[in-house]
Order: sequence, then C-alpha cells, then structure tokens
Amino acid sequence: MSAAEQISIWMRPENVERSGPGRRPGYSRARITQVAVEIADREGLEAATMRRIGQELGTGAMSLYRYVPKRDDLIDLMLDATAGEIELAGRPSGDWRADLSLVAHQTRAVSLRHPWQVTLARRPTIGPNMLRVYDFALSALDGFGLHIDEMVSLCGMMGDYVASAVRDEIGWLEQARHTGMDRRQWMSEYVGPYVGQIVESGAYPMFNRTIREGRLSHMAPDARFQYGLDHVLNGIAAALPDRNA
Amino acid sequence: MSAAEQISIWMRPENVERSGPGRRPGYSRARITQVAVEIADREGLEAATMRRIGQELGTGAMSLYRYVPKRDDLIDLMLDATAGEIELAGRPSGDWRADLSLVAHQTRAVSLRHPWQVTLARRPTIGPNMLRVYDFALSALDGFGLHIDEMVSLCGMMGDYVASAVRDEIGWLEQARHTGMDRRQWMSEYVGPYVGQIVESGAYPMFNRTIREGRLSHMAPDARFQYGLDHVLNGIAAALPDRNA
DNA sequence: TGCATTTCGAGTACGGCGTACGCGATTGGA
DNA sequence: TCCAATCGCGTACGCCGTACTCGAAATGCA
Repeated sequence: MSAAEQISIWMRPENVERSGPGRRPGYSRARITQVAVEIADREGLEAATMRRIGQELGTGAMSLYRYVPKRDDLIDLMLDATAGEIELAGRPSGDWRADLSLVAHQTRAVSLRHPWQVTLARRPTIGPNMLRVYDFALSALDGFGLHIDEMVSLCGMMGDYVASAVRDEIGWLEQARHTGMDRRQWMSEYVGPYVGQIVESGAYPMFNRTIREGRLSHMAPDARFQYGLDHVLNGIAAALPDRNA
Repeated sequence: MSAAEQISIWMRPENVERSGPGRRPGYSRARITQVAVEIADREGLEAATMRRIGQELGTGAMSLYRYVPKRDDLIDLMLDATAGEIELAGRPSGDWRADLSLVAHQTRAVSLRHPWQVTLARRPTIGPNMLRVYDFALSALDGFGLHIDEMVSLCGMMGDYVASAVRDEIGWLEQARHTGMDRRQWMSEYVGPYVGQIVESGAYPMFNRTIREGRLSHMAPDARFQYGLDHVLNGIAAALPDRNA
C-alpha cells in the first residue's frame, strides 16, 4: 500500500469549488459529519453506521463515499467538529492556571455532550480545531523560561488526565444507566465479592483502603474532576522555575 | 436487561470443578485466552476473531461460547492475562520513585509486547492481575501521610501518562511500519503541508515551535518515555508533604 | 442550441463479523 | 442399564464496511 493512502482526511479536502462539467454536489462533509455526530450523541457511535447516516440524509450508504473515503476518516471529522465547540479566548489571559483549567473544563464539558468520544480506540489525527486548543494550552505555559519540550510534556500530562477522567466519568454514567448502581455500590458489589476473601484477608490492602477510607466515590463528579485536576496543576506548578504557582 | 448480564467476566467463573453427568470440558478460558493473545500479538486484535481463535484450536467459533459469554469478555481476560506478565517485587522497596518507575517501565514493556492493548476502546474491567499492580503502585506512596484519595490521584496521574505515552509510541511504530516515515518526517510532511501557510503565518505559533525547536521527536523512544515520566514523578514528588523526593 | 465530458447519486453484491439456536455425542450417577 | 446434564459444533441470521457499476444531471464549447 502506498503512503498516500495513509494520509489523513485533512490532506484530502473535498472539492468544494468546482467549475467544470458534472453534477453539483448535493451533500457535504460538514453536513454528513453533523448528522453523524447527532446520531452518535443520541445512540452511541456504533449506531452511526454508514447506512444509518445515509438514511438520515434521505439517501443510501454509498452516496456518502463521494465525500468521505472511509468511515474512520469520518470519525476523525466528527472528533474535530466537536473540538470546535471548545470555547477559548483568542489568547491566554496570562494566568496559566486559569487558562489550563479553562481548557480542561471546556474539554470535559464537550466530551460529556458527546460521550461516544471516549469509546474511541484510535488516537485521533489532529485536525484544525484540535490544533487550536493544543496551541492555546501550550501558550498558557509560555513565558516562564520553559523549553518547548517541557511545555509539551506538561500539557500532555494534563491532557492525559482530562481524557482519562472523562472516560471514567462517562463509563460510570453508562454503567449507572444500565444497572442503576452508583459508583460506590458498584465498587463494593461488583469488585468486592470477586476478590472477596482476598481483600478481607489483606492481600490487596491499599485497594481495600480505597474502598473503606476513600471519599472520591462519594464526591460529585464536578468535585472529583477538580480534585484530580488540582493535583495535576500542582504538579505543573512544581515545574515552573521561579514558583509562579 | 438484567443487571446480572452486565456483571464482569470475573464474577462468572467457569465451572472448572464438575462432578455431575455430562461431557468433560475439552478447552478452558486460559487456553482460549492464550491463543487469542498469540493471534493478537502477531496480527492485531481485529484478527483475533472468534472464528479464527476456534480455528487455531482446531474447532469452530461457537465452541468458545461454552467458556466465554461474549467476545468483549474474552478481551478482558486477554488484558488481565498480559497484566500478569508485569514483574514486581512482593512489596515496594521503600524508594517510592524507584517503585513507581518499575511499574511504569514494566507496564510499558508489556504493552510493547502486546501492541493491540492500546487499540482498545473500552476501559478494561479490573481483573486480579491488574489489581495486584494497582495495589503495588498505591503502596509505594504509603507512609508519607497522604490521604488514600491523594495516592489514588497521584498513581492515576502516572497511569494516565504511561497509557498515553505507550499508545503514542505504538502508534508511531505502526505508522512507521506502514509508511516508512519516522516521527519527525511524519510531523513535517503530514501535518505540515496541511496547516501549511497557517503555521508559517503564525496562527499556531506554539505548534510551530514544537516542530522547529522540539527535540522530543529526535529522542530515542526509551529516552522520550523517561523524559515524560520524570516530569510526572516530579509532580508527584511535589505532593509529598516533607519533600521526600 | 446541441453535444461531449465529467461528476454525482444510488443500487447491488460480497465477504466477514458476533452470536442465537438446536442437535447429536459423551459422560457420571441412580 | 438408563437418564439427565453437559459439551462440541454446524447452521443461519442480521448486521457491518465498502468495491463496483451505471444512469442522470450539469456544465463548457462548437
């Protein structure tokens, strides 16, 4: 297979400005992406099949392939489209902690609106909207004398936390929706009986403590997210040269 | 659907000790899991279909369903089986930084041996082997006066980093295998042309700097992993009360 | 104006997936 | 010996992504 076939969707713009002969396009990537996102929001990513998207547009599955090479590429488009919902100021405010918090909370909010995002396996290709967020986060850490690689590393740390925390949160939401158990109940009734005597016998003492002493399970989702985020931001603060925390 | 059907594979032990009438089992979860892991290691997770696993065992797909309720459950079994390859001492050494580094590097090594792990969408259910690693990591931070929730938060931070870094690393490996480009080449030839004049015009100045000044792309994978890990561990050190760093 | 050329919309079909279902074969206990 | 429970496994169904194909529509030009 040639390398060109591996190139991301962003390198293959749809021919939106045509002047030659031939029928005019009746759909568009943007419209298809929008419909796909709506379906995935309502019924999950696996419901956004090519047939279903086509049906929602009043056509068949194959018509979509005039605009999108593969379904995987459409998913990249969907991801970047939702990244476009992240609202940031044009430039960071100068308060790095507030700026990074903004990115974190905005990202979380968008992901909670589009829970299918966390069910993705592939690391998404970076589209223009994601690039905008990435650049904002990086520039929040600019001006402290850090090397660019350090900023990348620290921003990545926060990004990893946010992605993971949101995946957890949505996982619990869906779990609760299916079983009616809340997080703590699930932890004790589901994991508990399995490790059973092992936990009680002290083989997993720390896990045992998370169940008995841990308060994270009791916290509201907002507070739990903030709790972890604070630790991450404290870690970033520790990397700033002259304690601009 | 009942809640019982949602219960993880760990709550549904296979009937390994039978004495009543009926044919004796010819296979086992362990054997099926092992074969599935071998196939996934060689050809990727999507190649480990039920039909293919059955074929490798000299039978059909449906025979496996006597031992595993669903393919998703089998994947949970595969994950925990590989987590069993993580080699840790019985108890942490007392040097928290060395202990957490051990967990991080062991986890990375195992994931590199089983690259299909990072292509997973669902957050895995925690099996016994994962629990063992989790408990080891937590206990490495015990004894510094931290609340258990803080330990969970800090360990989670490191776990998030490791998972993300390994996913990246494997992603690049497969990219390189397909296209013959290394990481830096890909960054400039693939992302570069797309943002094109935008990058040059200064709309994404920080991203621009990661391309021009960044050295992360040039580092060997081991060093890159360690670079990020050091930042995470520094962040954890900052959370220890009396600077036990 | 009429035609040649090009693109679009859409139907058909293929191979592969997970897995529901059912049935003969095998086994231990009464 | 016969019964009842369990296993191995083949068949079949309804999905999926998408390769291929062809008529319809829309221009630029003669």
